[in-house]
Amino acid sequence: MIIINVDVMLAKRKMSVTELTELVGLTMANVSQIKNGKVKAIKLSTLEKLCAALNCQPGDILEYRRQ
Amino acid sequence: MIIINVDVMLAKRKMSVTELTELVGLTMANVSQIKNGKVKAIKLSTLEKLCAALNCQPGDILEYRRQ
DNA sequence: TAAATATTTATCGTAAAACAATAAATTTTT
DNA sequence: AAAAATTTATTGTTTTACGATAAATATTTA
Repeated sequence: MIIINVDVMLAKRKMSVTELTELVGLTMANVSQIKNGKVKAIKLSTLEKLCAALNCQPGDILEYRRQ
Repeated sequence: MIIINVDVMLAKRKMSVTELTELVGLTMANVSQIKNGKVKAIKLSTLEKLCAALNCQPGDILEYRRQ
Protein backbone atom coordinates (compact mmCIF):
# COMPACT_ATOMS: atom_id res chain seq x y z
CA MET A 1 0.00 0.00 0.00
CA ILE A 2 0.96 3.60 -0.52
CA ILE A 3 0.98 5.77 2.55
CA ILE A 4 0.69 9.53 2.43
CA ASN A 5 2.86 11.27 4.97
CA VAL A 6 1.83 14.86 4.56
CA ASP A 7 0.93 14.95 8.24
CA VAL A 8 4.49 14.01 9.15
CA MET A 9 5.89 16.80 7.01
CA LEU A 10 3.42 19.30 8.42
CA ALA A 11 4.60 18.43 11.90
CA LYS A 12 8.23 18.76 10.89
CA ARG A 13 7.57 22.18 9.41
CA LYS A 14 5.22 23.15 12.23
CA MET A 15 2.75 24.06 9.56
CA SER A 16 -1.06 23.95 9.77
CA VAL A 17 -3.43 22.57 7.16
CA THR A 18 -4.75 26.08 6.67
CA GLU A 19 -1.28 27.37 5.95
CA LEU A 20 -0.53 24.54 3.55
CA THR A 21 -3.84 25.16 1.81
CA GLU A 22 -2.90 28.78 1.18
CA LEU A 23 0.46 27.75 -0.23
CA VAL A 24 -0.79 25.08 -2.61
CA GLY A 25 -3.91 26.92 -3.71
CA LEU A 26 -6.38 24.07 -3.45
CA THR A 27 -9.49 24.01 -1.30
CA MET A 28 -8.99 23.04 2.31
CA ALA A 29 -11.36 20.12 1.90
CA ASN A 30 -9.11 18.82 -0.81
CA VAL A 31 -5.88 19.25 1.08
CA SER A 32 -7.45 17.56 4.06
CA GLN A 33 -8.37 14.55 1.99
CA ILE A 34 -4.91 14.25 0.56
CA LYS A 35 -3.36 14.63 3.99
CA ASN A 36 -5.55 11.89 5.37
CA GLY A 37 -5.00 9.47 2.51
CA LYS A 38 -8.52 9.71 1.17
CA VAL A 39 -7.47 10.04 -2.46
CA LYS A 40 -6.85 7.29 -4.98
CA ALA A 41 -4.65 9.28 -7.31
CA ILE A 42 -2.70 12.47 -7.33
CA LYS A 43 -1.93 14.95 -10.03
CA LEU A 44 1.76 15.51 -10.49
CA SER A 45 1.03 19.23 -10.44
CA THR A 46 -0.44 18.82 -6.97
CA LEU A 47 2.47 16.71 -5.79
CA GLU A 48 4.76 19.40 -7.09
CA LYS A 49 2.94 22.10 -5.12
CA LEU A 50 3.08 20.00 -1.97
CA CYS A 51 6.81 19.44 -2.37
CA ALA A 52 7.38 23.13 -2.97
CA ALA A 53 5.28 24.20 0.00
CA LEU A 54 6.78 21.63 2.35
CA ASN A 55 10.24 21.95 0.86
CA CYS A 56 10.62 18.24 0.46
CA GLN A 57 10.74 15.39 -2.01
CA PRO A 58 7.93 13.07 -3.14
CA GLY A 59 9.64 10.37 -1.12
CA ASP A 60 8.99 12.35 2.04
CA ILE A 61 5.29 12.37 1.27
CA LEU A 62 4.72 9.00 -0.34
CA GLU A 63 5.76 5.67 1.10
CA TYR A 64 5.32 2.14 -0.13
CA ARG A 65 4.66 -0.63 2.36
CA ARG A 66 4.26 -4.26 1.44
CA GLN A 67 1.03 -6.14 2.30
CA MET B 1 8.55 19.95 -11.82
CA ILE B 2 8.07 16.30 -11.03
CA ILE B 3 10.37 13.91 -12.81
CA ILE B 4 9.54 10.26 -13.31
CA ASN B 5 12.55 8.01 -12.96
CA VAL B 6 11.12 4.66 -13.93
CA ASP B 7 13.76 4.40 -16.65
CA VAL B 8 16.49 4.70 -14.05
CA MET B 9 14.99 1.92 -11.97
CA LEU B 10 14.52 -0.28 -15.03
CA ALA B 11 18.19 0.11 -15.81
CA LYS B 12 19.16 -0.71 -12.23
CA ARG B 13 17.04 -3.83 -12.29
CA LYS B 14 18.07 -4.66 -15.85
CA MET B 15 14.40 -4.96 -16.61
CA SER B 16 12.65 -4.27 -19.93
CA VAL B 17 9.44 -2.33 -20.42
CA THR B 18 7.82 -5.54 -21.58
CA GLU B 19 8.80 -7.29 -18.39
CA LEU B 20 7.60 -4.42 -16.24
CA THR B 21 4.33 -4.38 -18.16
CA GLU B 22 3.74 -8.03 -17.36
CA LEU B 23 4.43 -7.43 -13.69
CA VAL B 24 2.18 -4.43 -13.24
CA GLY B 25 -0.63 -5.64 -15.46
CA LEU B 26 -1.24 -2.48 -17.43
CA THR B 27 -1.02 -2.09 -21.17
CA MET B 28 2.44 -1.52 -22.58
CA ALA B 29 1.32 1.76 -24.11
CA ASN B 30 0.38 2.91 -20.66
CA VAL B 31 3.57 1.82 -18.98
CA SER B 32 5.55 3.48 -21.72
CA GLN B 33 3.77 6.76 -21.15
CA ILE B 34 4.39 6.64 -17.44
CA LYS B 35 8.03 5.74 -17.98
CA ASN B 36 8.49 8.66 -20.33
CA GLY B 37 6.72 11.19 -18.15
CA LYS B 38 3.73 11.61 -20.42
CA VAL B 39 1.15 11.43 -17.64
CA LYS B 40 -0.26 14.25 -15.56
CA ALA B 41 -1.40 12.15 -12.65
CA ILE B 42 -0.90 8.71 -11.28
CA LYS B 43 -3.15 6.37 -9.40
CA LEU B 44 -1.71 5.27 -6.09
CA SER B 45 -2.62 1.72 -7.05
CA THR B 46 -0.38 2.06 -10.09
CA LEU B 47 2.43 3.60 -8.09
CA GLU B 48 2.11 0.71 -5.70
CA LYS B 49 2.43 -1.83 -8.50
CA LEU B 50 5.47 -0.05 -9.87
CA CYS B 51 7.14 -0.03 -6.46
CA ALA B 52 6.37 -3.70 -5.97
CA ALA B 53 7.64 -4.68 -9.42
CA LEU B 54 10.77 -2.58 -9.18
CA ASN B 55 11.25 -3.30 -5.49
CA CYS B 56 11.66 0.34 -4.63
CA GLN B 57 10.06 3.33 -2.98
CA PRO B 58 8.02 6.14 -4.55
CA GLY B 59 11.02 8.36 -3.96
CA ASP B 60 13.05 6.23 -6.34
CA ILE B 61 10.49 6.85 -9.06
CA LEU B 62 9.36 10.40 -8.40
CA GLU B 63 11.62 13.39 -8.01
CA TYR B 64 10.87 17.04 -7.42
CA ARG B 65 13.05 19.66 -9.08
CA ARG B 66 12.57 23.37 -8.64
CA GLN B 67 11.67 25.44 -11.76
C1' DT C 1 21.13 -4.75 -43.95
C1' DA C 2 17.01 -7.11 -43.70
C1' DA C 3 13.97 -9.12 -40.58
C1' DA C 4 12.36 -9.59 -36.08
C1' DT C 5 11.44 -7.62 -31.82
C1' DA C 6 10.71 -3.96 -28.66
C1' DT C 7 9.17 0.51 -27.67
C1' DT C 8 6.81 4.69 -28.51
C1' DT C 9 3.12 7.45 -30.21
C1' DA C 10 -1.50 8.30 -31.51
C1' DT C 11 -6.62 7.92 -31.50
C1' DC C 12 -10.90 6.92 -29.50
C1' DG C 13 -13.94 5.58 -25.89
C1' DT C 14 -15.02 4.68 -21.02
C1' DA C 15 -14.50 4.84 -16.25
C1' DA C 16 -12.27 6.74 -12.46
C1' DA C 17 -11.10 10.37 -9.78
C1' DA C 18 -9.45 15.11 -8.81
C1' DC C 19 -11.05 19.29 -7.62
C1' DA C 20 -14.30 23.27 -6.69
C1' DA C 21 -18.03 24.96 -4.08
C1' DT C 22 -20.57 24.55 -0.25
C1' DA C 23 -22.33 23.15 4.08
C1' DA C 24 -22.49 20.44 8.07
C1' DA C 25 -20.19 17.77 11.51
C1' DT C 26 -16.42 17.09 14.37
C1' DT C 27 -12.25 18.16 16.71
C1' DT C 28 -9.04 21.21 18.75
C1' DT C 29 -7.73 25.38 20.81
C1' DT C 30 -8.46 29.37 23.60
C1' DA D 1 -18.46 27.65 26.42
C1' DA D 2 -17.09 29.91 22.37
C1' DA D 3 -14.11 30.31 18.55
C1' DA D 4 -11.24 28.45 15.30
C1' DA D 5 -9.51 24.72 12.75
C1' DT D 6 -10.14 20.48 10.56
C1' DT D 7 -12.69 16.79 8.66
C1' DT D 8 -16.47 14.79 6.24
C1' DA D 9 -20.10 14.78 3.00
C1' DT D 10 -22.63 16.05 -1.26
C1' DT D 11 -23.09 17.48 -5.92
C1' DG D 12 -21.39 18.85 -10.29
C1' DT D 13 -17.67 19.62 -13.65
C1' DT D 14 -13.44 18.72 -15.66
C1' DT D 15 -9.44 16.26 -16.04
C1' DT D 16 -7.07 12.25 -16.85
C1' DA D 17 -5.89 7.42 -16.42
C1' DC D 18 -6.35 3.43 -18.69
C1' DG D 19 -7.87 -0.12 -22.18
C1' DA D 20 -7.97 -1.44 -26.89
C1' DT D 21 -5.98 -0.97 -31.00
C1' DA D 22 -3.03 0.30 -34.69
C1' DA D 23 0.69 2.62 -36.74
C1' DA D 24 5.20 4.59 -36.42
C1' DT D 25 9.72 4.42 -34.77
C1' DA D 26 13.70 2.50 -32.65
C1' DT D 27 16.50 -1.31 -31.34
C1' DT D 28 18.28 -5.82 -31.60
C1' DT D 29 19.49 -9.89 -33.95
C1' DA D 30 20.49 -13.13 -37.57
